[in-house]
Amino acid sequence: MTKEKLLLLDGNSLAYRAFFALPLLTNDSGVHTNAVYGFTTMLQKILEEEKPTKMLVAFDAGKTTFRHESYGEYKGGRQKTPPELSEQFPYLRKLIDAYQIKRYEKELYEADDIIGTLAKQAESENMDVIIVSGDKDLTQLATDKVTVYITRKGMTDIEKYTPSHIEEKYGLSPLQIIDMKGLMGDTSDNIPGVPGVGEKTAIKLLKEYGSVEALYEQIDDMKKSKMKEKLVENEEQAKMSKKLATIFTEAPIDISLEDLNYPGPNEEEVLNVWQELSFKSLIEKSDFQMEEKETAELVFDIVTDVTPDMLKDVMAVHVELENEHYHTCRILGLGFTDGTKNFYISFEDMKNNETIKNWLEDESKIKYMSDSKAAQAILNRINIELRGVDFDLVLATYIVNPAVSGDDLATLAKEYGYSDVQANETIYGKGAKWTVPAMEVLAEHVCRKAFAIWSLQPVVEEKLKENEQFDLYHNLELPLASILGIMESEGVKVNISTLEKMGGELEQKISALEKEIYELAGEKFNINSPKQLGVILFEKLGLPVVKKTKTGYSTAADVLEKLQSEHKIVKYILDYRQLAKLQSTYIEGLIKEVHSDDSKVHTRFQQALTATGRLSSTDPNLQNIPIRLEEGRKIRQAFVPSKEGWVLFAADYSQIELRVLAHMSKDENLVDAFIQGMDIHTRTAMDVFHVSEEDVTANMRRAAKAVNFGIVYGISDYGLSQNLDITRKEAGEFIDKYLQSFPGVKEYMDRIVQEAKLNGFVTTILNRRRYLPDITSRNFNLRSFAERTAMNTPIQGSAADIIKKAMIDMDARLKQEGLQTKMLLQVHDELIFEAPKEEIEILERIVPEVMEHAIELAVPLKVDFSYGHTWYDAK
DNA sequence: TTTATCACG
DNA sequence: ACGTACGTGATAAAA
Repeated sequence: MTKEKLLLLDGNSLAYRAFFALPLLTNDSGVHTNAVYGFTTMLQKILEEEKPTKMLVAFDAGKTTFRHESYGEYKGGRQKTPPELSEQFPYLRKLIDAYQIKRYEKELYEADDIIGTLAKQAESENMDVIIVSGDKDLTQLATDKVTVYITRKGMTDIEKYTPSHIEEKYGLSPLQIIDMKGLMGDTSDNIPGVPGVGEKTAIKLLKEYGSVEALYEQIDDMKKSKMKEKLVENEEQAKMSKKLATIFTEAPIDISLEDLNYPGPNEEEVLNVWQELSFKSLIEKSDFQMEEKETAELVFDIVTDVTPDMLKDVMAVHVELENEHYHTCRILGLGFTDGTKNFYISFEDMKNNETIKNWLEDESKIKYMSDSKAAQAILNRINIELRGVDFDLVLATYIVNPAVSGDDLATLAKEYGYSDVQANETIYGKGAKWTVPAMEVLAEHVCRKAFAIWSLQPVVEEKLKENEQFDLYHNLELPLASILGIMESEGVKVNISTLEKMGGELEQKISALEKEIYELAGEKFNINSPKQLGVILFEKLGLPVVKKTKTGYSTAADVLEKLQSEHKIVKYILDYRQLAKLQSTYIEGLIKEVHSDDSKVHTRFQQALTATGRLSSTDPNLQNIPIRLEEGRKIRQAFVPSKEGWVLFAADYSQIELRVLAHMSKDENLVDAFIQGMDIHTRTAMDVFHVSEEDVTANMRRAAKAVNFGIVYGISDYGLSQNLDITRKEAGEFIDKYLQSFPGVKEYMDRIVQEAKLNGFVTTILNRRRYLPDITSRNFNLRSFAERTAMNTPIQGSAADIIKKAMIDMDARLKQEGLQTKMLLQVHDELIFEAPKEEIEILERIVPEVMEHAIELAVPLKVDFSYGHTWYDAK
C-alpha cells in the first residue's frame, strides 16, 4: 500500500484570500464567483501536484469560539464579510461536495484548530500532511511531516513552509511563530500583543530568549530600556496573546482520519457546478468527462401509429428538427409525454396521421413545448395549424433571464437543475461530423426533451409568478410567438429581377472605382482587406494614423472621413465600401435567401435572444435593409406585395424611446414638449441653447438630436464628443445644460442606476428584466458599461414592450374587422403590412389608432404611416 | 473561429 | 486615470 498523504484546507481563509486577490467575477445570473474561482484553480493545481489520498476542508463555525471565553475582543473590530463573498459560500460547499472532499466545522472551534488536531493525529500515524491556507499563522504547525502551503497573490502561487524554510526566513522554529505572534499581536484577529513590538523586535527577542515564557523569566536581567518597560507592562497581555495565537491541537472533533479518504472528484458534478458558475475556461481546459448516461432511466416507446386515446388533454410535445433553419429543414420526429407515458413517432409516420393532425390543431388540447414558433412554422408547411400552446420553455426561460442562452434545450434545462436530457452535440456531433443517430438513440433523445419540458413547466412558471412576469410571458410573448410564426410563414415577396438589374449596375460602378483606386494606389490589392488597405493608406501613401484597432490601423468610415482632404483615394474607397456592402449583403446575399417556390424571403424573428426584449431578424435580416442613403434605399424597390393590386403599408412610432423616457422620468419639461406636439429636437435645442424657436439653427438642432440619442443610450461626454466631432469638454457642457433643462431626466438616470445596484436588475414597463451583475464591479469600464445599460435598457425594452403589445392588438383588430391585410414585418419601431388597395382607407384609420393606444403613457404616442407599390415607395 | 466593417432602429 | 455611446446580423478576410 502506498503511503497516505493528507491534505487539509482552510476553507474560510482560502475563500477570503481568493475574494480579495481576484477581481469580482459573476456568472450569468449575477452571483459573484471570484472566491470560488480562485479556490478552484488553487485546488486543481494542488490536486494535480500532490495527489493526496485523504482530504478535508475545514470551516469556521459560527461567530464565537472558545477563544472568546478568555478574550472577548477576539477578532473584534473585524469588518463583516462582504455580501459578495457570503453569497459564494453555498457554491463553495457545493463544489467541495462535487469533488467528493469531506468538509467539516465544529461549534466553538476555528478551522485552524480542526486542522491542527487532524494534522497531529495524522503525523502520529506517520502520514505526510499538507496544510493549505491563506493565513501564515498556520505555519506554526509545520514539522518534518507537516508542510504548510500559504497562497500568495493569484491563488496558484504557493509558498511552502517547512521547518527549514521557516528557519531560513525568520530564524525561528515553527513553534516560535506562536511566540512571535504573542509579542507582536495580530490586528486582523484583534490580538493585542505588546505595543511597540513588531516583527523585527519579536524575532530578535525570540532569538535571544527562545520563548515568551523564557523571556519573562529572565526579564529582570534585561537592561533598562523603553522596550523593557513595555514588556513588563504588558506581560499578561503578551501571555494571553500567545495563548490566543496557539492553534489547539486537541479539539474534540467527531471526525477521524478514516473518514477522510479522498476518492477523486465526481467529474460530472464538478462540471455541473462549473457550468452553474460559468467557469467556461475551466470547463474547456479540463479533461473531465461527463459520465456516460448517468441520467435517470426513461421508458419510452417508438410508435408508428397514434390512436386518439394516446393523446391526452395536456401533454408536452417536442418537434425535433434537423437544424435551426426551420423554414427549410426537415422534421426528424415528434416526442410526446404526459408525465407517465413517453413515445416517439418519426416524421415519416406522423406526416399523414390524421389523429395527430387533429390533436395538434385542437385548441382545447394543451401543449407544452419549447420554441413553439419553430414548430408552428414547420408544421404549417405540411398544412397543420398548431393551436393550444400554453407553455413554451424557450420563451419562459428568456423572460426569467434574457441572458440565458437558449439554443440548446439541454443547456436551458441545466439552468434549472434538470440534467436528464442530452446536448444536441452529444447526439448528433457537430460541424462536418453531424449525423442522425440510430432510431433508438434519436427517439430517446426526443422523448427526453419532451419529458424535460414537462418537468420544467411548473418550475419555470412558478419562477415567473414569483417575479411577477407571468402576465408578460403568458399574455404577451406567448401569443406573439404565434403571430410571428404566421408572419414568417407568410414571408415577403422579393422581385429578383429588380435586384439583378441593380446588381449589374453596381458591378459597373464598383469595377470603375476599383480601377481608380488601383491607379491612385499604384498597385492592385484587395480593397476589402482592412489589413492590405491599411498598408496602402498609412504606409505607402503616408496618411496620418487617426485610430488603431488591436490588430493594426483602423480604416473604418469615421476615420476615412477625416482623411478625405488628405488624398483623393479616400473618397473612392468610401464609395467603394458603400457599394461593395450593397452588392455583397443586399443584392447577392438577399437573392440567396429568396425561396424559389414562392419568390419570397422568410426571415426568422428571434424572440428569445436580445438582452433588452427587442426582436432580431435572421436569414435574411430584414431589420437592417438600407434606408439612410439613397443608393441603398433603392434596394427597397425589390420588396413588393405578394398580390396584384396590393400595396405595402408602413407605420412607425415617432420618437418612441424619448416618449418612453418622458413617461418613466415624468420630467415636466419633456412631458410638456410631447403634449404640445413639438419637434423634440428643436425643443431640446431651445432649452439647451436658451433661444427661441425661430433662432434654432440647423446645427443647433443637429447637436440637440445627438444629445437626445446620447441620453437614450446612457450618455457619456466621450461618446457624444465622438458623435458630434467636438471636444469632450464641449460635449460635457452640452450634457450639463441638457440635464439642467430636464432635471427629471437626471433624477431618473440616478434613480435607475441606484435601483440596479440594489436589485441587481432593471425592469421595463411590462416588467421585463435584465440583470446587470457588473453594476457593482470594481472595474471602472465594466461598471460604467453596466450603468449606461441600466439607463438604456428600460427605455429600449419598454419601447419593445409597446410595439409587441401593438402587434397583438393589431392582429386581433385585423381579424375583428375581417380584413385581408397581413402584418409582415416588425422593425423595432415600425410595422409593415401588405394590403389590398381597398383596405388602405381603413388601415389609415385603425393602424395609428391601435398602435398609439397599445399602452397608455403619460405622453401621447404618435404614429406616422405611408404606403406604396414597393417598400421604397412606402415613405 | 475571430476580427473589422457596416447596414438598421 | 480609467476608455465608451444602446441594441442587433451579415459579410469578407485572416487566423
